[in-house]
Amino acid sequence: MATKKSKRPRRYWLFKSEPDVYSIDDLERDGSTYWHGVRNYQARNLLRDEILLDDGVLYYHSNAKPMAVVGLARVCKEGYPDQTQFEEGSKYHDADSDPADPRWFHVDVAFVAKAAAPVTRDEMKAEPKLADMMLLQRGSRLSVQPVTRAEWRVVLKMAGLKESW
DNA sequence: GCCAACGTTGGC
DNA sequence: GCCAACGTTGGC
Repeated sequence: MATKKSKRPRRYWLFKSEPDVYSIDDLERDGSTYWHGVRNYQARNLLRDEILLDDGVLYYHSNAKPMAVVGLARVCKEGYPDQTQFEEGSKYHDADSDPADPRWFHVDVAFVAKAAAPVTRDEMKAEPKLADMMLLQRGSRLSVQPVTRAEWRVVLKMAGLKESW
């Protein structure tokens, strides 16, 4: 990727992951990872264009018990092509994607912290300040989604965490 | 396990 | 370009 947009205030995001596939513990063990396998255009656009270095990431366990924000990560590399789209036999392979004009992008994220206590979906639903959070809207399926600064602060507080980078 | 919501595909 | 059929997501 060439240079991105000019500097702008840090933005905040929520990344969903099924813990059976890749949990916060996996990220802690690995230190960082490339967030591959996203095959949704809206999420792709965010990963390619909007999610920039040092942005904050709420790490959410979906399809899990409990469903919860379980930690924090930060973006440590900006959007670049997801190589798994070109890997024959990969479940993420996309035969229609042109290597000269890749269809799917991802960022790298680095582990920051685990929540002292996971912030469960139920707790978030019970918090009026989070009423507008995209995660909690009916039918919201986007796996990479924006979080407002206010929501970010509320969730961090609920998690017993301070912003630490 | 069910199914509503949503995205994608493909026939017309 | 419409929209029915289908596949996936992900909460419940």
